[in-house]
Amino acid sequence: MKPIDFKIEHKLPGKLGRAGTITTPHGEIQTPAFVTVGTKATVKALTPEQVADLGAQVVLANTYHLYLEPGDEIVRDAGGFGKFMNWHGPTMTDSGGFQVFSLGAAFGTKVGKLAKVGEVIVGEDESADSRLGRELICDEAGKLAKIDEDGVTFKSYRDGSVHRFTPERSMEIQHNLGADMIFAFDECTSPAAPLAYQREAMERTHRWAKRSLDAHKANKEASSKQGLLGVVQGGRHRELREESARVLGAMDFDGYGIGGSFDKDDMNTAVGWVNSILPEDKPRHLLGIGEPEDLFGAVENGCDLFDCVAPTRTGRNGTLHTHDGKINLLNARFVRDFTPVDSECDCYTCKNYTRAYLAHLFRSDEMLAATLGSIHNLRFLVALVEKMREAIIDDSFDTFKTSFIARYYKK
RNA sequence: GCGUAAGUGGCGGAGUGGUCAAUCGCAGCAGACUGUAAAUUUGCCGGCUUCGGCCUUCGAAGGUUCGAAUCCUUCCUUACGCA
Repeated sequence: MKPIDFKIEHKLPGKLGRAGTITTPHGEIQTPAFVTVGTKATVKALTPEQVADLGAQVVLANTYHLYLEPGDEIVRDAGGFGKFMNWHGPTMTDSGGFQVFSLGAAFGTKVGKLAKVGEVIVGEDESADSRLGRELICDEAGKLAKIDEDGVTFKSYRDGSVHRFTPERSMEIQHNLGADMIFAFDECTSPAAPLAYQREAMERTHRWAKRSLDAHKANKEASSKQGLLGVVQGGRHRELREESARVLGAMDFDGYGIGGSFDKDDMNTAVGWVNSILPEDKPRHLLGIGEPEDLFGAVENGCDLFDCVAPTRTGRNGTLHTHDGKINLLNARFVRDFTPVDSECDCYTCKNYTRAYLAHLFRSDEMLAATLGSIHNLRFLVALVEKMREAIIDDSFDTFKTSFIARYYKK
């Protein structure tokens, strides 16, 4: 019996998109679905009840963060991170692969995982080989991660202590964390890295994927109740993306993650390349994407799950989604605006509070601002993806997409 | 009335002869945020600007000096102390 079952219920005619159901040991996920990020076994500013009430079906936590605090063995002894945090639905953990990027190549820079077309590409002038063995402490940029063939050495962002992740270690930790779906340990590359480095990193990620899979299967108990998703890489390059999908698609994963960096304007295309190759009968999770237009493109191109820190992060910082685009509640124009954030939104925040009240909470740094902002943004995206699912089922996806995009992004 | 201390940009508060349109914090204005080093962070924040600068400022008025927010004089105001 596989830990994860996926059934497709309806397909988007002539496209890769589909609506389906993932069955996990902790319940079903109607897909496509937006996954809520709860990095440290908490969706920041929200109780699990609030998360459930806004319609979220899954919570994704992070291996690296929970390993550092409180420690994965404590989480294991607590009964897994879902039980630990009092979330009873399906759960996922990321592998720590993103931290290879955020604490490594992207450390101290403004480089994100998405690059705009035409953006100047700054070279990674060194291959990983030449970096092998270099003292971590000597990194001139003060980065907190160092990659070698076997794994990654991290410095804790909390206290600077040194820690080491390998694919096997990531599996061991994720087994302790106990999520229903876990990810293979991968390297998320910078969009600024050149082709040669993207290839090198991708091939290493494939080797790590195999090692992750072997380590997972070797633990019979864990692999009977936790599904493992392999992570496709390849950066912005078609030949790499397709190769990665072929190589990983041939391995016996329970599902797939699509990770790494993209051209902002070509992401949907790139996702299409990958999903045309990946096995159709397994769920696909697009890692770290949460802009409305990106979600439409990804759903249309065959992705089933998405997670993103943006709704909770920007929600805490005052930027909220509306059907007419994002608004920043810290702007002076909302100080006396006694209307809801979005009159068409059915979330707790919109049903009970005004923009002026939220503006007041944000300006005065009240904790409730983060809570109400997060509830709204999460509900907005969860509901948006729910509507995409409904639109796939009743064959109105294109109409829905066109009207939503036209209104949201009109200037 | 006498004595002492102090008066700096919206507020608090540095500066105590040139490198000062004046550190810094707050408030204000705008921006960013896409597998969370994030309840974070960036820029602006006297006026004008062709962004090179230019102009007007540090309670008020005089003065010393090549040069003053910084020194001197008087005045005004505030706080504390003594009457």
